[in-house]
Amino acid sequence: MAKIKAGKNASKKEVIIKKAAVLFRTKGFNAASMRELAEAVGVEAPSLYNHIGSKSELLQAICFKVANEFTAQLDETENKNSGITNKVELIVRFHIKMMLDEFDAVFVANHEWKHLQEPFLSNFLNQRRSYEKKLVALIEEGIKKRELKNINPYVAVLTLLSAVRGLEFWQRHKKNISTKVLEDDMVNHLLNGMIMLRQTQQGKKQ
Amino acid sequence: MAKIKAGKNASKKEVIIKKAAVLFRTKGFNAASMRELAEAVGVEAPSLYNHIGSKSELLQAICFKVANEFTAQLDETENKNSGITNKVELIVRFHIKMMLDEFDAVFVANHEWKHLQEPFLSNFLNQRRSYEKKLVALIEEGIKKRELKNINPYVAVLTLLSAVRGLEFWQRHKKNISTKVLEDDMVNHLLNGMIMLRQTQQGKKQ
DNA sequence: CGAAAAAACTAATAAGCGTTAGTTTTGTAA
DNA sequence: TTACAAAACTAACGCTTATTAGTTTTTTCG
Repeated sequence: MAKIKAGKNASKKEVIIKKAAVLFRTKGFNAASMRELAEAVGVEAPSLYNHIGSKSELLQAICFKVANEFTAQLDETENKNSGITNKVELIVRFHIKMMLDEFDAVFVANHEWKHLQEPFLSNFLNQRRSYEKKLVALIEEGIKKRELKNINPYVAVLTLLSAVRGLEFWQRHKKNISTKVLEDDMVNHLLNGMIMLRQTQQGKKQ
Repeated sequence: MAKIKAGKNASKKEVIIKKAAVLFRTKGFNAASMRELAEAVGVEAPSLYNHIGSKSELLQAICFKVANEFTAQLDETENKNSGITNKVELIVRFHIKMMLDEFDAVFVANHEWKHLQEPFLSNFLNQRRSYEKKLVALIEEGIKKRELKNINPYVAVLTLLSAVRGLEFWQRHKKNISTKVLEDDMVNHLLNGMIMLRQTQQGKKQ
């Protein structure tokens, strides 16, 4: 007992979850079979069950890891002592970073959550709703303080979140543009559309 | 022979496709079964095959109908005799309109296309790539003519398309805000972020 | 009405799925 | 080396899937 797992510093379970994220992203949760996953891991399908409980459990692990990271970052940002514009920028940049760094997992959380089983499905949706509400409140505060234009805060949040989510299409153009250009251009495009006046923040990378 | 189909002016096949779009959107292509679809249509599963060729064919019909509508509108707009800013606005407004009017089909085309079989999969992706290229060219022309800011045109297109696509989340807030407010706020948010100077176009609805 | 076509039905097929059972191999530690 | 646990294997189960075959009902039209 007290056995040290797998060659590197990742347990076998973590390896399986990572491979599952790639597979679920490329083929979709339902179309991805445990036999395929097993092949990617380098093992026969039933052997997976020595490390995991079920296929569903894999989806849960992926979705909630992502959800928790976003929630934690938002809470942290909310408690920062800075202007609303700056907070919104930090949040947008974090979304972009997550999209680029943990692409598979974020993609799966965005697209395959509907295949979660209860009660995980409800938990996930509640968590997401709560996230959006906090973001709307932030925009509302910005409008009240005259930092942001008098736009509908729901529409603003919808626009922001959707635009960064769209980075999933980024892979195709990856070679042509640097990550920094992408991030700055997108942040500026989105924030210029909503703030009252904007000094460029190009040089001050997070 | 020469038989007039189904009670209304929609053929039974069209009814099946419409119900399929709803089902594919809510459950995903793979998770949606022909038995469920049959129940929604009010018939036993094998009876569907008197009207359609296969489940795949349904997905094809949905995806290409949407793709063709977008392509047609873009071609029409390109040939208009007006400024780039105006053209971009027309395109954005068309995307919003499609999202609101043909929600199920657009959603399926956006999310379930990967389950198309070859050669339809390649056709679909080529068509989408071509659409994006035309849009990039339009933005580039706008930059050249000093109508638009000197942003990266790929990023701009990515941001625009992703933001309007995000309207799929709109259903949740539908009751709170009118479609007109949504459309104008989003158009202004997105265009204000990219144009050089902008007179408000609030009153001039398409 | 009577004939022909359209569209429904029941029954069944083959294939693929996630998962379990039972067994064998591998790795660790005394 | 021996003993035990972890993790691999093979085989198989029960279930669901899209689809086909064959038959019966419904609808259409001269």
